Amino acid sequence: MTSSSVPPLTKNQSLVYTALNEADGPLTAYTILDQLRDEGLRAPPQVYRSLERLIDLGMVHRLETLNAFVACRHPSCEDHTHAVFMICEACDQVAEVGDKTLTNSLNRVARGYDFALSKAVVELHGTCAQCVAPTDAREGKE
Amino acid sequence: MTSSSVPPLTKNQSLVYTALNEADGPLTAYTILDQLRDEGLRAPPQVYRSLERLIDLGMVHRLETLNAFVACRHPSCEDHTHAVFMICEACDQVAEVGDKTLTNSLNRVARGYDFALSKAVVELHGTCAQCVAPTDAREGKE
DNA sequence: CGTGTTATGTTATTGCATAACGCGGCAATC
DNA sequence: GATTGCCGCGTTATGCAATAACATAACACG
Repeated sequence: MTSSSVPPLTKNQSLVYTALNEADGPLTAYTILDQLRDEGLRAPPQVYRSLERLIDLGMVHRLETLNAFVACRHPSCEDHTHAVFMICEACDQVAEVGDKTLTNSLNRVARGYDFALSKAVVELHGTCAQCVAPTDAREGKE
Repeated sequence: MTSSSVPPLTKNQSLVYTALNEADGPLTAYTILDQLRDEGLRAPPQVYRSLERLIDLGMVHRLETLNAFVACRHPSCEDHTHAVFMICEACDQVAEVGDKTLTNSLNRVARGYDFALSKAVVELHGTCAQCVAPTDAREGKE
């Protein structure tokens, strides 16, 4: 697990990425700032600049519906502009998934309207499996 | 089924809805506020409260990636929690579409992870047909 | 060195959204 | 008719999100 595939990150970028990578959920820019104040970060631009770079590198995703950020954990995140997220509103966990059929559907819809798709934001809100069935056999499906 | 026409809206709600409906694209809450200052609106909560109600009624959608709002123009907008938007970054026009296959894909993905989907945010960014292939360049574009 | 470039630090501001308080109309009840 | 409770409304103030603008440091390279 060396940083073989990781491009050279600056100190701030490393700090921000580590914070996101070690978090168990999405973090807002200001939360990151607070966490890294001891490390020397003191103002929003330092965080936002690092985030911008990390997003460019495909190492971090921005969650539009949360105004928050997560480290990319997609097994084979080949297309960072078409990531799909499932966001549990009970535990705040975020899962990133890639689905070929879904991507195809998106592309097909866009093409049907002669729309040149450059980026797809897909964020699914709901309740994750663990939070739906926490050792409880209740059939609360809706 | 499709409710005949507009449910009883309060004055502020009507003002906000009219502003959105007559706009040729999405508006931010503060833009709406500015436009309606002459009509008596003076503070953000008045706009946000109206927007909240209009969204509940399914008459308005919030565009998460723009922090903006549009009147619902979906021909048969039966499911306001699964609307799909195509957002042209050249002309700022927004098209709302409903696609059965896409919706099915979303539901299938969610189910595959035992994820109880409550709301899907799908916002496609790119360039619309008119902006990709400008048939006539007489419009004072940009 | 001097210069260009890149990363950084800092202050201030803009933009987006909501908390919190209080008022006034209005229907239901007494 | 007065009392009460709800609801929409108006207002102030605040908090969070993001960026503009400017100044500095660190470094590569001729």
